[in-house]
Amino acid sequence: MFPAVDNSQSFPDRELEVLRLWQEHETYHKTLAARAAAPPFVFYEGPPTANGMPHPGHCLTRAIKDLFPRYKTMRGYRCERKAGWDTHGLPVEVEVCKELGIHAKEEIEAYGVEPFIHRCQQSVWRYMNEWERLTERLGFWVDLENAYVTYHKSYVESVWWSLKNLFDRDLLYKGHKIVWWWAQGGTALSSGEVGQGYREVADPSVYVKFPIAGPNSGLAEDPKQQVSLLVWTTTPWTLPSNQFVAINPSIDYATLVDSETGEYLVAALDLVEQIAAKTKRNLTIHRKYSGKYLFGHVYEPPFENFGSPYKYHSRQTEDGPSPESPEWRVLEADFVTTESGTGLVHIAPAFGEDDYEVLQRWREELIRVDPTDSDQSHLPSLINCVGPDGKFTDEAPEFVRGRWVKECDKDIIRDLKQRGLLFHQEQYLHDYPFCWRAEEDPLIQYPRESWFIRTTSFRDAMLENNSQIDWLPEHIRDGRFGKFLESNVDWALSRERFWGTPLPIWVCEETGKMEAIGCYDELLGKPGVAGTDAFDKAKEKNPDLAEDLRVHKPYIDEVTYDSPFTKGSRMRRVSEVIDCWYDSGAMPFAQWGYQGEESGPIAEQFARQFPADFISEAIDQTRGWFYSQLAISTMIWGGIAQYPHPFRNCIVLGLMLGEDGQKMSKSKRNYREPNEIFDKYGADALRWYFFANQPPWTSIRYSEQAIKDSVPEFLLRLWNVYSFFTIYANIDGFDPAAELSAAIKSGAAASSPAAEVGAQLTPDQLASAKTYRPLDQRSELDRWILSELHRTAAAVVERMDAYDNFAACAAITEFVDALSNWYVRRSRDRFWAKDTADVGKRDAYWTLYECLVTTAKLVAPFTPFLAESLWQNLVVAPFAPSGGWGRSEAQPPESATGGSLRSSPATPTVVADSVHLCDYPTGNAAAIDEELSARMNLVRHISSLGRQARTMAELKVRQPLARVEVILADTTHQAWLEEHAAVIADELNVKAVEYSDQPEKYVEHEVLPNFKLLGPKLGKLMPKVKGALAKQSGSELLANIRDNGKINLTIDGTDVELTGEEVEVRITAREGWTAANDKGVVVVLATELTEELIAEGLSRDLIRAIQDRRKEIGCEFTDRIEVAVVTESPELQNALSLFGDAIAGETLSAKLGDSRLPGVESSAIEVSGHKAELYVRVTGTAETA
RNA sequence: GGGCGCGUAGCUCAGUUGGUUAGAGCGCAGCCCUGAUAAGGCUGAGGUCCCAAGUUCGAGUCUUGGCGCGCCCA
Repeated sequence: MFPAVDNSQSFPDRELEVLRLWQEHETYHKTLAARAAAPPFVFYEGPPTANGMPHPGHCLTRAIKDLFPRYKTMRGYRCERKAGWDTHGLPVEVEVCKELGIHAKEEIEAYGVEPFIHRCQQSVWRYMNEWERLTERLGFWVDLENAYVTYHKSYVESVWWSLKNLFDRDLLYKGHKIVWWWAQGGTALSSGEVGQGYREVADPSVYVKFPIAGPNSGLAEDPKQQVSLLVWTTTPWTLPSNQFVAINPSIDYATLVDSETGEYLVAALDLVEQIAAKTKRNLTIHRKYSGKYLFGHVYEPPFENFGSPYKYHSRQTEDGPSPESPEWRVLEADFVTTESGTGLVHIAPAFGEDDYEVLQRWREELIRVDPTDSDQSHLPSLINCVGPDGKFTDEAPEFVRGRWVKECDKDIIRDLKQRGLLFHQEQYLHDYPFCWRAEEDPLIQYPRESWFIRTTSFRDAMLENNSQIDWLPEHIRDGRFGKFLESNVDWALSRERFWGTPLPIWVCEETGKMEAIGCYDELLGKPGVAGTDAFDKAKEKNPDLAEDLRVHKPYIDEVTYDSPFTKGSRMRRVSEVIDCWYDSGAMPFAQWGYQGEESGPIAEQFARQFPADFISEAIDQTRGWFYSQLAISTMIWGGIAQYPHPFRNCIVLGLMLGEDGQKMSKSKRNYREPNEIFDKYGADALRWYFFANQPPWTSIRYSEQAIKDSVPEFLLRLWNVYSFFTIYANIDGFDPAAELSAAIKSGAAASSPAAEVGAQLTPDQLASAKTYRPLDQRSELDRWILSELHRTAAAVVERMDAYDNFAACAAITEFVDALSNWYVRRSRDRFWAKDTADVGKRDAYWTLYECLVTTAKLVAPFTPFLAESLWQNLVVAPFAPSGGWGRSEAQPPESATGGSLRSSPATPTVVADSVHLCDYPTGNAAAIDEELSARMNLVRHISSLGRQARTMAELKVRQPLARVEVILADTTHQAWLEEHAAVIADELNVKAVEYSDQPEKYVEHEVLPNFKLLGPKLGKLMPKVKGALAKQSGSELLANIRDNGKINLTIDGTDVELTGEEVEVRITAREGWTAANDKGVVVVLATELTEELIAEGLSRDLIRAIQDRRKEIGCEFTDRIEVAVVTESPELQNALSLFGDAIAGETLSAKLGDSRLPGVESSAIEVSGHKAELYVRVTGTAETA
């Protein structure tokens, strides 16, 4: 017996029961144990930050992360799933600052780094419970107990090990980074903070003349003519730090003559008119040349006459900078455009990232040209005469020293004007960032010392590695991610913050020489180590202090040791922490605490789980986790491990938007809390919505309606089939367990691996049942649905192996639709047959049982809860040794009938405890019959057309008709269809289905060329061939093909011969017939009605009315009744007398009379306009054999 | 400003190497069926496949240029 189905129970309720069951039985661990010896499928969890509430977008990520590991586990892989948490970084600090009501770095220092760090460590877990609950409720199976945590000591040390590796290979260096700098507050701002503070302001914009130093090299006819570069800038205060002028080599430039002053100026050709108009000057073009020609020219810097504090000024000659000077040259830069300005851009590398890159590239170029020049002092270094406080230093021109830069713009302009260097000045409106905490303070771009990883030297290696990764969608590889790698710049690793992995570099106080430390023990082993007690003391005071903080600020900063470089000097740690993206990118090895061991358990663990087969995150991780992982892995294992690593397949999810198409935001309330969704619709509904509604990489708009819809569209539909099965299987006593248990037990002993999880009711195992008949003995309908089942399984496996969950879901949906709307419907008669031993009936049960059991496995990775409910009820409960039901005495009766999930601890059963322990069905090719599939589709199509014709004729299906005629354009399957007329006849409620031998009577034929075949052959003749075919009679053309196998045409004097294959025949119903046509099929209805047909129709109406009444009075399915129909309608009386037996049979009526039943309440009915009084009463219950 | 992606029915989205009648679900309207019944089915209306040009015998699909939206970066 199967547990009765309680359809009043909601899906979310059932899910909670399943969760309990999984917990009690430790099902997740069992699935891992069952695959202990299996080949690995490696999954990496990209660590989320539990520093905020999870929202539906996180559900999507976590659902996809669950789907494939579940699937691969069922496919026979061992998929360990170590959870992880990202715990470091600015977001955590910001949360804590909010709590403390402070902002600036000094305020944190004033508060105390130590208590601040403690708060950070505690704050990380603020929403931990929510995250864990969400993870569990969604059915995301992941090992939360053994999660890796980025602040843990072992994790930090693993990161240190990798950094030491990079440092020792000279891949970690100190350089400058241009940051948005809040000078008044003395801190850099993150891009997010900068983005918040943009305002439109008017700044001065100046056109300045930079005279070419020395001869003009052909920029003017007279080589002695003074020529000036016309340079544009909107930040005059950066001019004292001018280092270069940038031009674009692919733009054309010109030397202009100012007819008023006779000055020779250089500007971009396209901008000449604009400049002339703006400055109201008459500029004539003297010479034109490409930008390439300007490259390398040396000019006089705008402030050279203030004397130079810079060392390379020693190279200056009396005529200006020497031609060898690397400074004050015209260099190339792609970012120079002709959209505004002059096409020549003032470059002050200290105050702009683009500018800084110009300097970097120029240095590289100089090294490339003369690699033997090892004395790098000849290379230009950064010119900067502004201090971190935003004031000019003593290196600046005297009249601005000590003043806030933004206030000096006017004086600088005045000075230029006085010296005749100012060409033009105006106001310029643009967006400029201000500090979000101090609105009056403009930010400036400013160089800070920073640690970099030399990722650029791995650019080609990273690209090679990337090219081997299977990205979904594909365009990520060469698109967003590939492009990002191509424009790679060195990774700015350090952060001047507090809560992060400390940069493990110790510096000699005297010499400045450095070394990297790989782990804490290494520190302890250093000579003269001191300061390790700082943590111990803190721990004494606060015994709860986590040991992990030992490797964090401020404790680690206290640890010093004797310098190996100079006697008497100490090694002291640099103050920085590192970018938390490095933490997460180190996860492939740091999750195990791996530190380069070559053997031992950790090394083995790491080796087994590297690289990952599968990862998935949203597209915003392109520059985040996807990059940090790839970069670190490429740098550390580059050529050693085979590409790709550290991940092979990556699904890049689209972003999830709120209901209004905007980014999800709490304040807009454009989404629901995940818990609300779980309570209302359930996790399966949400999961199915994610998996089945769109490919995962399209950005999806959160739609509550769509989530809600996945219940009736999929979950409920499948559930109803199961419910149908259970109702009748129990009525008829269909008991697979009774037949199978013994056979399975003996079979299980034979094959040991299967014995561990128990039987899975594979088709082979089902076949051992006595009443299970082989496929070839079953009806076509049974063979058809089983063929569909196996076809679906094969398709799902094929798609899922390609990480295409969307297509896999489409296949499953189609199957469930076929099962519910065709198989069950067409099989009802068999399920209702009186004789319970009937082979057709048995076949139907076995077929449907197999379909349901297999479908439970198929949907298990997608909707794990529903799948489990089905498995428990269809397999575990009936096979339970207690004699079925799986009830334990202690259990309350409600859960025995309703819940029906066994929650008694496992007494060993012969079957698998959980559907998730099963092997995934892959489809049996022998069971697949493509031809049958095509034919059944045709039958369904014909039925659909028949119903359409009925609708048009307003003849409802209950009214039997004498006949339909079917005309097929393609007669391949006609013979088969003729043999199976009964199905169509029944479906359409007609007495006969005929295949017309006179199609011309009903339809017109149209012959069209087969474009795909003929296109390449005929080319330009195609439209004419189409025209020629259209002109001729379709039936004649068809006759030609029938008789000669071909059609001959003459087009423009060319003979064209078309074979039957090369044309396509379409048919349309002629007017005047009640017919429906589509895709090569026409169904014509015989609409004339006889008296007998009408009476039969009425009898069907009566059956319907009686069934309704049965339900109204609460009959059990098996109750026998007594019925009386009292009517004055002769038509109804006639129907009763002609079809009384049929009516009684269908309605389980023991008696069918025509006079009122005393003491029974009657109901007035009206069928097809005929009135009657209906009496129904229960007389007994049929035995259920 | 640059890079990447997207634009197909009222909504959410499919659409294979280019092939001539562009699909699904929901919603709407009308109907049917019902011993799975708080389900199910059928039919209909609804399309400038963002716009324009090009390639081609043929373009939703390929190319170029616009427009709009999103993301990332400046």
